[in-house]
Amino acid sequence: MRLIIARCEVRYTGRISSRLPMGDRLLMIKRDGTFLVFSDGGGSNQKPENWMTAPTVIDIEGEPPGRIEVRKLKGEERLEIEVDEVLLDIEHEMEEAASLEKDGVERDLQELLAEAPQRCGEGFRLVRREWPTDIGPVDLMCRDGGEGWVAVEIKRIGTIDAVEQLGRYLERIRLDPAMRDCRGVLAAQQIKPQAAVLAAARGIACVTVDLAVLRGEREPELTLFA
Amino acid sequence: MRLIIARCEVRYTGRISSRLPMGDRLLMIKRDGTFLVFSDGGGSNQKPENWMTAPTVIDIEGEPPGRIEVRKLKGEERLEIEVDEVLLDIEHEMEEAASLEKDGVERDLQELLAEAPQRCGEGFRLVRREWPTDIGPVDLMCRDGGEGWVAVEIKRIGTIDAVEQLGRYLERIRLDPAMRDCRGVLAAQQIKPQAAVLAAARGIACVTVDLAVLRGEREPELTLFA
DNA sequence: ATATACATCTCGAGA
DNA sequence: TCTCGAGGTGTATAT
Repeated sequence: MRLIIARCEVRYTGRISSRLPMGDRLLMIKRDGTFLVFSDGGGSNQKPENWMTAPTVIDIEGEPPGRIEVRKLKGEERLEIEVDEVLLDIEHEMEEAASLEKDGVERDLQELLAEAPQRCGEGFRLVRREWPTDIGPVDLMCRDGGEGWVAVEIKRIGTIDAVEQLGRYLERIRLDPAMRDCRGVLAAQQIKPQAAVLAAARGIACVTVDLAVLRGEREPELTLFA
Repeated sequence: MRLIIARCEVRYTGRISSRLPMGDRLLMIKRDGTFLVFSDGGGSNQKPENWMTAPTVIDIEGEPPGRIEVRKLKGEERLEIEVDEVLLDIEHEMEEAASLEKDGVERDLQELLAEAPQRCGEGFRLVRREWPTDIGPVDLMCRDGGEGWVAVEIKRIGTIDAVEQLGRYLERIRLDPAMRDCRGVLAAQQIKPQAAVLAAARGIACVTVDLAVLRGEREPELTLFA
């Protein structure tokens, strides 16, 4: 990885156009050709001001660098960097390292609810995970206490988009006469108020679930109707 | 800005839990307290493996650092870094720099189309930008060549979500008896094929627009029906 | 290559 | 503070 701190100006053309005025920036060049430009403050914090993901062609003119051009290998995107002064320029060999292990993402929720579908509704039994429709898979397809079908959409956070997504699935599922009365349930760790309103209007039920409870690490609390 | 390259292990708890196994990483600490952890390759390229945005409390134990703890000032989020070996540790004073200037974002499209609503449809006249509905503003509200109303949704890229969004607006707008026949137009620089299909099914028209043409920098080409 | 959906999305505007 | 929508979203997965 090469790290350059320089007084420079950056121009990007491609999906949009942009100019980053002359100023101190950190340029990060990764082994695979990924190129990132950071400020210390200014506009964004966590995001680079400019970037180009690999695969790229990086052209560094001069020593110390006076001009840097980064082009996407395929496509019309381009970064042009005019360097006024190089304040630091180091290259450090970093070993390939193991990648990030996550826990608690939507996938984990889906696996836990597939094991305990009754958390989505009284008497629910799982028919199948990733039930296919022609516009994508429904997270869980269940039967309710009786013979009724229920499509369950699982999210970490339940938003308006999640309600719309489930709505689109239900539209398709109900085209099958046998599933004309299929119900919809949105299960999430947190349901946004506007999503709850839209869900109610669409006749979709909302259920909040808790990761720790699903894992049996904590007792389910009485549902609070706030 | 402080840059540390170290062999370390990172644990995050908060919105999810994660572990980044022991390996070489770049730690970036910004003036405002933003904290970023990068790998050189491995999993993600452009995104940090771990991060915490300001405001934070950063606790660096030992010299050279042996353990680093980053907590969000408000909230339950925490990064814990076990440092095995510090390979580089530099601090560089970077001046506050001007922020990024963008051109060609959705806002620019909206301004240009507000000036030239006829680009959205024959004879269109602008009634108002950001026409309010109870679920958010419609980009442009126009009259067509006659007395008909037209709601225009503007996007850089027209996706299925854009069609759904305009559909929701139209649903609300048409509740007003005076606007019961309001039409919908999706105007974008590029319309995804699936979005065009859904738009057709919803009775929403699609128009592709060109930034350079809107600015008069280029002649409009004959519409191609590909 | 395209489409689809998730993300510790981030970030900014507005109420 | 919260909510909503845009983003050069990035990223992974399936087709």
